[in-house]
Amino acid sequence: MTTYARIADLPSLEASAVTVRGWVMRTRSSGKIGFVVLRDGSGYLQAVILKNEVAPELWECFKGLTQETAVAVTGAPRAEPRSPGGVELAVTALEVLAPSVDFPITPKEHGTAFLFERRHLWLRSRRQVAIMRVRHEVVQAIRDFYYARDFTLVDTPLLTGSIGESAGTLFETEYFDLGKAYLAQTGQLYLEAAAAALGRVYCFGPTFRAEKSKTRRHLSEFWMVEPEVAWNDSDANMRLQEEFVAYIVERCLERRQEDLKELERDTAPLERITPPFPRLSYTDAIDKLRAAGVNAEWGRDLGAEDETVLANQFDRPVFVHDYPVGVKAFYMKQNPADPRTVLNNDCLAPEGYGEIIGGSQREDDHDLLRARIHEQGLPEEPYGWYLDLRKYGTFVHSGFGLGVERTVAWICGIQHVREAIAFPRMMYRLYP
RNA sequence: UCCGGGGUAGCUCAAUGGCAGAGCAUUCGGCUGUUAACCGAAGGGUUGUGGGUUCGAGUCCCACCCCCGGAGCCA
Repeated sequence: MTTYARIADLPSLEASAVTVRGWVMRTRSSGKIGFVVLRDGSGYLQAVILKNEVAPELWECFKGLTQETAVAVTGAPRAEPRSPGGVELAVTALEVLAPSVDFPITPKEHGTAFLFERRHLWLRSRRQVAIMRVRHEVVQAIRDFYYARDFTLVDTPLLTGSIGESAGTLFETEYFDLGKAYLAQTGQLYLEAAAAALGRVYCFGPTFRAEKSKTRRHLSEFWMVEPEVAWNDSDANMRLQEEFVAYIVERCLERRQEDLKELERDTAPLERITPPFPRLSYTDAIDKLRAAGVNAEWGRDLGAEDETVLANQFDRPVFVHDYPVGVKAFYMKQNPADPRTVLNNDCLAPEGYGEIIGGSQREDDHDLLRARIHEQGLPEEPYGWYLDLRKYGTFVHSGFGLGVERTVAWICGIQHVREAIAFPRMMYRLYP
């Protein structure tokens, strides 16, 4: 009877002969000894074939193996320090389950365009597998964090009417007889409604921005987790953020060491990610930038380079809060202590990764909010239900959005968010 | 959208306006502990597309297409 095993389970198996099914990564041979490196999704395994100890057909079969051939190898697992992974299989039987001819992604270097055109195959590489595992951990950490704190997950719509952050960057589609629908840029406005029902809520899903962005930090479709909390002010909002970010990083350090090692991520900077995070008002940030020789003007939004200059002054994420009214969204609450500013914050990751969170206390005064909608030239009608929330027991509340791909890219130490999602959607890439 | 860089073998890249090249991959041969194995040999080209200058264009000029990096915007 055949005992099938996953590679990850081999070290704890007592069996004298097991069969592993997987794909050939590469083969090496030294005349009378052959090596096959296999992957099966659970791990990597070196199998050894000795020409003089197996049937000639088996040796011929080994010589015919090509990259990504699906195989079943049978043999005795044993500890072997010379083998990558520490375990080795001495092969007694080898079966080709499905051939693979001219696999395009070779062990040598490729350009990013070539690789992204073959993203469906590139995913099989060790590095991409490690990134996907870290992403998986980040996602699970997010869910566990909010579950443990009694937040309720509320799924917000992806198809929306004309509502969101700014009108110029929406993906548009026909919606029956009701005219245009738009792909959601955020679930926040809906979550504010849910917060009045459940207190602590969050949504987690894909969001869409039709911005013609071509940078390492932008995707057309990205995943965002957005908590919204009744009775939290801006200060409590930032405390939640620092706990949250520190938890995600800690979980990855705790459970994904192997993957971070595969990615050659120096984990020392991640070990330092513990609350509290430093806080800097926008006004102080402008002063700091000027002190650093940057030409910064109060009232203008911070650029990517400004953020990097600021973030580089700290060894953990930094909050920049209370931006000028003019550069921020209509729903952010005006700062009672300084009406020129709003009670918002960005969270900038260190090591040049920049903004991973944008959050704010929400404007809870009906008339002020309505005035802001008009100020920004937005039509009032689609926001009618949103204004309603300020008519029926309006309440102090705050929330934020964390970009999953940016967070994963930072934790993995990779240069571009497009590798932080299995099938990235970018301005110039819709396939595969 | 703007600024910059690029497009030559399956891949990554060379080539002063003058014979189209290398490494890897592939195929064949050799090798009993390989770690992106190594050694030897062979096959492999409409130089992104269309025009132009020139005795001669991968190289210079014009247009277009595509890719990469950055900016703005944002998570």
